[in-house]
Amino acid sequence: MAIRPAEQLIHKAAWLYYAHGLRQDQVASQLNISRASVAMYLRKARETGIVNISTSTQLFTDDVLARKLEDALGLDAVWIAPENAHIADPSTEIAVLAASVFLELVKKGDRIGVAWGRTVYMIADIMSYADLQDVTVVQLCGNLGAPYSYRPDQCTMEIARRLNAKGLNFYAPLVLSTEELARALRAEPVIREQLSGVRDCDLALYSVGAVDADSHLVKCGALTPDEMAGLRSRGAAGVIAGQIIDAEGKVLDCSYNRRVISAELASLRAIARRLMVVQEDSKFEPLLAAIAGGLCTHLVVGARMAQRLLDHAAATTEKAS
Amino acid sequence: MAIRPAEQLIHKAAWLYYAHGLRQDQVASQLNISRASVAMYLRKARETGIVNISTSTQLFTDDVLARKLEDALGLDAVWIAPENAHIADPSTEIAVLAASVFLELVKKGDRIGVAWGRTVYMIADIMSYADLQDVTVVQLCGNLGAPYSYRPDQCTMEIARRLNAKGLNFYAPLVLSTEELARALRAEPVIREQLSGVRDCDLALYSVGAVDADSHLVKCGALTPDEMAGLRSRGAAGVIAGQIIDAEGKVLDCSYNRRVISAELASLRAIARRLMVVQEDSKFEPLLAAIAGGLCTHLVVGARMAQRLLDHAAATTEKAS
DNA sequence: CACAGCTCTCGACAAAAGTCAAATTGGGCA
DNA sequence: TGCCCAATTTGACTTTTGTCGAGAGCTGTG
Repeated sequence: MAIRPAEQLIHKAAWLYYAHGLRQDQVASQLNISRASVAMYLRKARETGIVNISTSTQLFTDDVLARKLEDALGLDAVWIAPENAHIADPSTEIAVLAASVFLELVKKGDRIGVAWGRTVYMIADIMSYADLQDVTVVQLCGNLGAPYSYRPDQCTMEIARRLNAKGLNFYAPLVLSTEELARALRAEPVIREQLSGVRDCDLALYSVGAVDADSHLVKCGALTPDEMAGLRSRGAAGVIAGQIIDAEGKVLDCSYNRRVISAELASLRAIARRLMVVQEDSKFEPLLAAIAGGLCTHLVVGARMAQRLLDHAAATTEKAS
Repeated sequence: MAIRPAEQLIHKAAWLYYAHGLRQDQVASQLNISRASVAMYLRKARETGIVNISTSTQLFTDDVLARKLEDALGLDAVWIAPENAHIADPSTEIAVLAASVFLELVKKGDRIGVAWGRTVYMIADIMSYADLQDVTVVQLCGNLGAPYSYRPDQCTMEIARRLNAKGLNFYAPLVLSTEELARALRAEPVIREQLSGVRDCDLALYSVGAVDADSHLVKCGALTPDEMAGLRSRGAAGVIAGQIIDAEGKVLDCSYNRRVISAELASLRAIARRLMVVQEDSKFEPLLAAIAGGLCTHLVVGARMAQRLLDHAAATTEKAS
């Protein structure tokens, strides 16, 4: 009776406690175990997603600002994390919100495309566990060999783990040293398949990167600070899934981009729900570029960023009229 | 600060507690209210569906028996409620399970068709609250004037209330005294619209009724016990949404059926997900009829009933071969 | 066959959550 | 204006839940 008490008992305990509303001691006597064990099973049940506790993110969309932004930018939904003085860490708040929103957007059977970066990894890390069936998490771009813990494959795998889903990793470097090699690699069946599979995703999760010396692309050695500065002066406005985009959200015509192995922007746009999360206030221009490029339908940002976006949209409209 | 503390505060408290994982006293000090208030808000949040606690019903489909039944009967999914000696009330267990399954099947934006009966009402009564947006609950058949608390409109409204959804009621009697009147009423735009709207449902919830003197149709005076017995001898095998079906699951050709205002079986079959819940062991034949008629894709039953269904299916197959 | 090594289990204590009657507040109404 | 009603809030109390270290049971190994 003592071997592998696991699954079955956890399920039963969770069922009696959460669905029937029994108390822990009642569950304990039903199952002939101690109450302490019941408490432990329940914790496991929550940790593995057998029970699911989710809170509505309604509050954050109800915001008048959020509504205005949806209209102004033509987005499907916007969530705005408050940034009051007494909120410890706004960027955590944004990540927590993003995790909830993400879980709200995922459905059974979905195929989810995930990019990488500090933001995405932070969301993955905060996200509660769920027991989605038949969900596949696919990596949107090649890997970086960096020692960071938020490498593309890490992000994908961690999210897959949290959702109890299948993770589809991408076994290619993000950037190659020559364009020829990149072209050849892209043509490889394994890679080609993965890249074309991106179109079939139902949901995408990513952030946008800044074009500066702090960028991960620089930190990981994919680009030197000088190269980055050069690209910037040639119109680079942001980074999406490892690719550099201009202010209009189009792929910048440059050698770097031609050496990158990543999902094409057109494929990304083919995904019905594209959730973009931006934590840093400094990513205003990159975000504008991403929005201009139609790379997001659902947006999670902080209050300050939201206000800036709205002001910008208003100014643009005014100028146009 | 005290006007309409409601919604806003409930949301915030729920958010801090469930999403951020703060303790109640921490939430209290954040919001400058007493911990007791926080506890109260959290209860309200759970009651209104602002937070959602759901337990996976995996356990009940994992059952080998359930798998076999799915295959044998060609259903999409089967859930089997255990009926061990130490389970207080098997029919409550079935209803609790059905409520969870139902909530698992509902999606945002769905249109849900609901029939009536003791089982359906019991499910509605047990079901926890949720905050689905844009959900519409439609009544599948006309009303009975009976003093029962599980009248068709009650079932519909209660479920709508629990889901925070819109309830679409049916303002017509279930049975009329003459066929002409029923025909005329069915032709009325309001009614016709409601009936044709059934096809657009994404999910249906119903049980099946028995053809005997205990049937609600008899208890409500729609049919006399003698009439019922007569129908039975003419092949009546069950009752679906107020209509009498034969062993093959087709509408029985009889005056009663022609006097009924209800969704056509073809419309019901047009609904993608049809959840049927049967509590009573006595409803074996009616259930067989409903399954034969293709009226259910998802099934929730007790263990004994499941076994009988499987035995029956095995016997039938054997005879055929 | 004894012994680590492992996980699971339990009892007891500490912490957190639920509850209730009393007090307070705001708003409508004479 | 002042009073009353209903709803909300609170402090104090009880109940329920979480946690920790000790112990028990099983497994594989020397």
